[in-house]
Amino acid sequence: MHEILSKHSTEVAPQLLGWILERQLPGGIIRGRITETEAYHQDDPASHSFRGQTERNRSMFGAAGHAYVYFTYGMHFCMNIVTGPAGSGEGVLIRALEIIEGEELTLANRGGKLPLATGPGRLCQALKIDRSMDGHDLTQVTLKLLPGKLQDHEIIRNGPRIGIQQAKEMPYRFWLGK
DNA sequence: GTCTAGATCGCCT
DNA sequence: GGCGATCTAGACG
Repeated sequence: MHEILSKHSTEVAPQLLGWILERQLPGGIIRGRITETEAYHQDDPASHSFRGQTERNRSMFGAAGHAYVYFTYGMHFCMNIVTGPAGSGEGVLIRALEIIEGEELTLANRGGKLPLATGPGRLCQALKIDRSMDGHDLTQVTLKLLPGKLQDHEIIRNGPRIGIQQAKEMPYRFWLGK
């Protein structure tokens, strides 16, 4: 486990920008660079963990460095990286990846549609991530999180989160800008 | 380019 | 029974 992940989600979310998600599938490997994240925590009305632990959000309360994958809108999956001390109910939603390896496979997973992996639902379709990956340990080869760096010209921007109805004003979304 | 509605279902009130 | 940490196609101009 990467030490940084045991810190609070609002601190981890910006630091995950530039890190790599590596997905191993029967058809090959996909690697993507994280370019957009959002932080959620238990005292946050917009967070699934706000009302405490349930069967659905159980992995958010597990150890940091694991995945929390949920199903929403009847058709989409979204992936978080669990952060903070175990039991804290925190996570960082991965909203966008820049695919740096395995573009063809990614495009096939997406049914030939662009964009490849911007937006949390598209990202999960692109990497074939569904509820079977909920609770997955992100040091395991099938889906692995690797440290990365920002390019010289890149800076971290932040602003309000997307698509939520509660705590709209909190600036917990982070993305790479120039 | 912007806007709107429809898809589709598990979870929570 | 209502609605969501979404995406897409189609309408408009």
